Amino acid sequence: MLFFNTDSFRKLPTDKQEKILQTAIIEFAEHGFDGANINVIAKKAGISVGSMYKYFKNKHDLYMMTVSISVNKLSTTLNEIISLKMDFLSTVEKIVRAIQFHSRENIYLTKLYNQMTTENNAEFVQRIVSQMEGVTAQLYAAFIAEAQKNEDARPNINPKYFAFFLDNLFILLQFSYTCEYYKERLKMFVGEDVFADDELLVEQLMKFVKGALYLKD
Amino acid sequence: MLFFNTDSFRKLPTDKQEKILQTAIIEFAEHGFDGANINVIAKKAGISVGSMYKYFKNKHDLYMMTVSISVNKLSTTLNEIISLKMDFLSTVEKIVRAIQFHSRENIYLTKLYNQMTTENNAEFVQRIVSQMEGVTAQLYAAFIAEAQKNEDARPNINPKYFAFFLDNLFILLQFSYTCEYYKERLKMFVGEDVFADDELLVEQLMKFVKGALYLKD
DNA sequence: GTGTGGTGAGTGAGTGCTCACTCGTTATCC
DNA sequence: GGATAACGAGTGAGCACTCACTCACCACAC
Repeated sequence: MLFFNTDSFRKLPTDKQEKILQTAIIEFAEHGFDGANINVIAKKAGISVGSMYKYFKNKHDLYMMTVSISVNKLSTTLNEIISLKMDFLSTVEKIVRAIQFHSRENIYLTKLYNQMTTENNAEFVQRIVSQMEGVTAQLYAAFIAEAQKNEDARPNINPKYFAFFLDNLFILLQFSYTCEYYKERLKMFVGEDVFADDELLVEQLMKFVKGALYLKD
Repeated sequence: MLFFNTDSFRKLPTDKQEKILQTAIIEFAEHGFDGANINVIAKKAGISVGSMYKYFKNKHDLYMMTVSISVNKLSTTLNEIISLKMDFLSTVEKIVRAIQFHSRENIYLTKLYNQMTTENNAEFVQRIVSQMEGVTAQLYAAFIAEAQKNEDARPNINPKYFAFFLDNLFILLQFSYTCEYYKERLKMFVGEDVFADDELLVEQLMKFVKGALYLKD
């Protein structure tokens, strides 16, 4: 974990820390960096503005902290699944289901993640990308290369590119379950009922992915 | 086209209109709605703040106008390709190439589009979604259903879902060529060279899509 | 052609509000 | 009682938006 906060924040009881961070995550997720209001966050978290600035150097540091938390949560969930070392298809299916579950449980983490993708600060972006995708990128590609060896995947495909396309599907699926715009878009594509039938989506996405990799049914 | 501007704006010479809009698009794309500064936009566009407020009711109306322009440009490009009525695979390939070209030509339109997806205003979002995806969603699905009839696509897939997955690939590809975060992520997945070898990406993505639909090579 | 008056697009200094951040004061703990 | 933590009114910079004013332009009278 990177340190954007101060000693005094780390000395706080955990529940107070979490209250502050959770409040900040919601505010930043809903309004973006510029739109969020520190005074409001402090009030909602039940602390004074003064304390806020004892705990964090400035608004941007608080923001970085929340983004880091959010990205950490997302990538941890993913890495847990991957470390189960199941076969590739089972892993993919597990990830899709995790996205469906996680999106409902942690709306704001995902919204914040989407907010963050609009950031133009190069250095910041780079740090977050490697935290988020550093592991998965390699793992997906390795998985696909492995499948090629076992002749479960077409030999003439580039694992790195296929890993990228696969992750694209995951990311947009996640947004489609959480962010207003993408939710509307999903409804427009397949109808209002999507959100009531998780199984159908899993089934269809699995077919799509299986086909893409040329795996036998 | 929806009207967010005033009569006096529409009476302006076209080049002046375009100067103002282009400047606004860049500012909003770079800084988001809250981060953008109307006074700066006016100065860069070479008009007074007073005039700005003669042309647009307020900041939000100017924003809506720019987003509308951007979405219009994107969807027009797409619809032009689709209306060529080529076979499905050729259409997909043409779209992928158009994304590669368009992303470089119109960085700010795409960045603005990404900004817009973080919007929480339900009514606004709905209007934009239908402007953007209203046509394509149906068309992709129809294309796939057609392919099923010709036995070029697997019979047991749901065209609507597959259309959705396909468009997901397109959207993220677009962002991956323009927005800082997604650009970094693409580099992380396949390496720095991607941006120098458009053909390789086209080739790999086509294989991915072909496989997904179960089309013969 | 010259003078007069009316028009409205364009201007930018000014206004008032919002909000990131500070600091003198007060509470709490040992 | 001294040290440390928490407080929140206060500050000032920034910015969305206004409004009193300018002036180029045209119409009409003589």
